[in-house]
Amino acid sequence: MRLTTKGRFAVTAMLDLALRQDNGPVTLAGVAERQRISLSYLEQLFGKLRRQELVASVRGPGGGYCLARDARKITVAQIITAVDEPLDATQCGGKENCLDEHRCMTHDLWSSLSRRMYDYLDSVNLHDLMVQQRDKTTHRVVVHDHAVRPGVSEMVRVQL
Amino acid sequence: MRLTTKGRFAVTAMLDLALRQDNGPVTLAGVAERQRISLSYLEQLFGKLRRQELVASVRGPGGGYCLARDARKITVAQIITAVDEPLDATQCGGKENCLDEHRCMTHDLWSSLSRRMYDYLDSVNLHDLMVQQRDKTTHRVVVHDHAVRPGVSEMVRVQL
DNA sequence: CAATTCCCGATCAATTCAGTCGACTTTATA
DNA sequence: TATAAAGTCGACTGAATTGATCGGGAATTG
Repeated sequence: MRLTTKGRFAVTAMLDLALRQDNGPVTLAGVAERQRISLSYLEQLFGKLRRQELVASVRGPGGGYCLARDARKITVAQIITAVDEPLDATQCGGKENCLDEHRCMTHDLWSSLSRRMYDYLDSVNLHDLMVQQRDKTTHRVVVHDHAVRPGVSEMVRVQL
Repeated sequence: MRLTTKGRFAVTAMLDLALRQDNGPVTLAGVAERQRISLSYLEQLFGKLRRQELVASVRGPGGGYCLARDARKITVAQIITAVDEPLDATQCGGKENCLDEHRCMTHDLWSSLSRRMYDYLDSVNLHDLMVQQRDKTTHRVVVHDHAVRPGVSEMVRVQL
């Protein structure tokens, strides 16, 4: 699983969808406009989300996408893994990172980190995000979420 | 901060160095051979590690690199942030991800995830890895570290 | 002086990301 | 039935990043 803008887009789009599906299917065109995401790109992402059975599609006029199941049953980890192809190539265990036939010296470190990340992402579901979002827009409260280091925005990419 | 093979290479190389620096400076050529990492690539990484004052260099014959301070005072997070340039471009808060002037709907989610990752990586220092590695090579014990999902190796990339 | 080692910049192929485009299928409804 | 709305699919693109390579230095030891 990867987490990039791709994964963020997917989660954001799914949340938009979750917040609006009471009025029937939600069109990608709408999501694209509200969330400022390219429509064509969204189509690609939702193709994957549909194949992973996280959303269901309705064709034709009045159509769009709905969640395939209850928002409580869709975790962020599922969304992210759905939109990203697994990458076996860069796996720790190949000749490049791991030494000989043994796991490389830092294998356990990455495994442990990956597990923590996955567990966290899997502990948050769409319903949680919906509640959080509704509270925010209702009360206009800025949630203080102790940033890692103020002003520093960086990327993390990790081997699972 | 990013974490890719780049970061893993850096941590692996630093660990190799930490385990061998008792005999004086460790050459990059040695690290490259033992860890199967391209020498030129290592040079690039150690240039950054030196500029971040995580290692110190000694030129000339018999030269090489040493840790710039005690292994207990060097965390994995420091190593990883050292070798990766900060990326302000893809920051959540720009026009692309965040809506209008408000933080995007999933901002808190990514912040929280990033914080957890950083905290974990910052809680592990080089000395921890040295002890772990020595135990492993001594007892030849395979540490069971509950992989996320068996056989699945994937990438995670995350906004900090 | 010669060998060793770090230092630095330029360049490169492969991959991925994010987006675009064009053509197609399904379906509601006028 | 004709039209338009909407999803479906595949190919393609430019930019960025990764990991690597190469050549030429500079410092230091003996």
